[in-house]
Amino acid sequence: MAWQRNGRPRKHFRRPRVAQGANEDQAVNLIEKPTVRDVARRAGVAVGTVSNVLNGRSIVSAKRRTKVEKAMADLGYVPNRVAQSLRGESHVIGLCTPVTSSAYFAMLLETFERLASGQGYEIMQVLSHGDPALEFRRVEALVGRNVDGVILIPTYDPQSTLDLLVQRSTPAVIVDQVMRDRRFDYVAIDDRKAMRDAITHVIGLGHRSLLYMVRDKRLSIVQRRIEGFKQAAGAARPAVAGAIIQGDPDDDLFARQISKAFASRHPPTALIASNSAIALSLVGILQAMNVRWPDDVSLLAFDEPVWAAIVSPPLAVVRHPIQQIAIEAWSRLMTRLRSPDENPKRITLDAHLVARRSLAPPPYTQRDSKAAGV
Amino acid sequence: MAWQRNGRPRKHFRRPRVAQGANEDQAVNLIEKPTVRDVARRAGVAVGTVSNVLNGRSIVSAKRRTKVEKAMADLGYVPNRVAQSLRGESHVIGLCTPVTSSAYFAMLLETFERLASGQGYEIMQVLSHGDPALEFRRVEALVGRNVDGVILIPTYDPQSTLDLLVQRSTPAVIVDQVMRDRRFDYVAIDDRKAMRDAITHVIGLGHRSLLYMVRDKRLSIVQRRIEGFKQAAGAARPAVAGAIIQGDPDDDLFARQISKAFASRHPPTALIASNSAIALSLVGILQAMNVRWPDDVSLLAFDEPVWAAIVSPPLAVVRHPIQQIAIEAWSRLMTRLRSPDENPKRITLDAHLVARRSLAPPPYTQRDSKAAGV
DNA sequence: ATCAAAACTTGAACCGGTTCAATATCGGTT
DNA sequence: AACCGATATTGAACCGGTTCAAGTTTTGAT
Repeated sequence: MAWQRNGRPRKHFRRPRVAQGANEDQAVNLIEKPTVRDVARRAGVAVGTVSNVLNGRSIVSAKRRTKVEKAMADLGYVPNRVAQSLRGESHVIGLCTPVTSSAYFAMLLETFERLASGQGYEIMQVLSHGDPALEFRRVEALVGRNVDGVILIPTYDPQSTLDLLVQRSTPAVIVDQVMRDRRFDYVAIDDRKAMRDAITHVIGLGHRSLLYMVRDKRLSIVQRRIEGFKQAAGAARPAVAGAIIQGDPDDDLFARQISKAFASRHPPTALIASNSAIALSLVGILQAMNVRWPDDVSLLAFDEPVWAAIVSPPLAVVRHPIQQIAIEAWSRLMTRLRSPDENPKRITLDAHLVARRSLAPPPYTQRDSKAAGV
Repeated sequence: MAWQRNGRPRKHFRRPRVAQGANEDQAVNLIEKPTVRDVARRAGVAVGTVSNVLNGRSIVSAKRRTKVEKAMADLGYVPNRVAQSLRGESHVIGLCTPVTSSAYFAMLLETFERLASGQGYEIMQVLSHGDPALEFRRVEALVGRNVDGVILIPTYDPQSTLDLLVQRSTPAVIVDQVMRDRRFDYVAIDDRKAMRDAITHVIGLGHRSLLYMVRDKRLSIVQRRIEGFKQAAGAARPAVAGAIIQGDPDDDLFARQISKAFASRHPPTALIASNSAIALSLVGILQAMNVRWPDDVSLLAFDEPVWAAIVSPPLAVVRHPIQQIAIEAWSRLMTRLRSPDENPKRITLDAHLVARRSLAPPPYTQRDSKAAGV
């Protein structure tokens, strides 16, 4: 029973934890998953001392510290973070997003991972696919794994998820969507303003019939953009006609809705896509319909697609400061972990219009100007 | 001491685990993080019974099962998966990729997460940024968290990472890159064949001077593509000139290398980009240089960018079956978790050329054909 | 009614790192 | 040599879900 631990009486014995292919002489060097007790035995110290070395507590004498470090190196010891987090913090942050295939969320994750990696954290990402019930279950899985905190990009109805987070007192930062719920920190774009500014710009170019395309009207981010849309449209003289269509960009229905809009009495002269996926679908549909931009219609997309600058003509976008959003959200969460009772904050960042050639005065204006010789 | 647990003598007492805002009467219903022992006490059964209910073991009588389930519901009990994994499996799978901002890796993650979510697993993703040393540290973090298995998209030199995985006997599946190391399962495209077929097609169009653009020659995936490139070029008559340039697509140097290639004695008539990021950069550079495709030069990209079909003219690509790769990798890993001693397998999938307008006969051929009246 | 087999229940020990009260060691004084 | 405070070390209890040997109840056949 050479492999049994220090004197402790044990009831259930594990099989010898020796890596495959090791002969008995090497056994001590090839324990498959050495523990603090293995290290302690090898260094001839107590487990508490090993733990103190692990955590860099200066209370340990240099001599013992060296012995312990040598033992760790000899055994190839890697601390078991699962055991560590059973007591204290897990140093895992949960991230819940609708999807990752969108460059926007992928970039968020990448920034979070970089920040986490530098600070001894790991990211556990789950996907809600935009479904509140799935969001609840996935966030439940996160809190069940003792994550120290959660970064949530919510669905259109995150109420039960938020209640769960509060009930389990898991610190959370809400990104993108801003809810009424005062119990959380928020990091988001001022979407109302971003949309208002963008639409004001579009109207300023002479457009009087706009079409805004969204995937899901129920999202608070979309609602705030619609508010901004209406504010800008309502302030314009002469009146501006604004329509909103909702649909899945991967669906044929979307193309039919667009054709229908063009066939209407007041066809839109400017199309605004609410995200990259919609913009991609839209550009494909317009190409198939042989509609050119900006000649026939102006285009603008939120959530800058990577290809915006290389389609021809290039696509004007409202650019979100993704990295900054991620950094703010992370630092908010870290602050909250340190001081859980501080009042929640709402951090608002600005998105900026990047004008490109897809945005131009509408066709009739061009005709008018030509006719007037201007 | 109403909040103290069943008889067990305890040395250190925790503060009462009652959610904020609860008064004493509600306390029993608002334990912040109820444990099996809380559930057991409330249901009037032993902890072992609660555990059996949790794990759906049919050994528990219907009466007790009901009582326990009621107690769980009343208390809002969520099992602590950290504690569960201290004993047995963690039901966490580690995923190590170079980045996520690439649509390819984002799509992999998305597919893995969907599979994981349906089978009671969570994904913990870490990024290597293509650096072997960072890869080692991040995978070390994963095994330190007791992940049941690892899916690794390796850097150019994953040797120490692979050794770590073997030493800690953590099952792993290697995706994309295929190494000599026989200790692991592999899921990858047959890149040599994919490249050979693609280049054969390009040569068949009449191209005799090709330029292949890669980010990192040291990657095994790139080396196998280069082999395929050379095989196809070597088999052609008359001889085909093939050049390879390596560079960071976000770097100016890349544009200069391309100009230089065009200024050379045998300028390339077909450009092959090894991934989406390079393709994006390339298209931007060509637009800036006012080089048109396929008129001036043919284009082909590996790793289909989302925008391939909407640039004009559309970009020909070699399409990878991303979902299938992910599904195969996942099922391989699940199989290995069940039977760790089974012989490792190598699964090879096929990529397919999607010919689009960016791929056409080279300019001089067109002139030749015209001159010959063909 | 009797009893053995089958079905169910119990709870202490366990996983591995951390904590902290108790104990041991050391340097410096008198 | 005796004593004291400071510093270092120890190890049992702990986190919470799981396990299984031992104990209890039920079932069913006699």
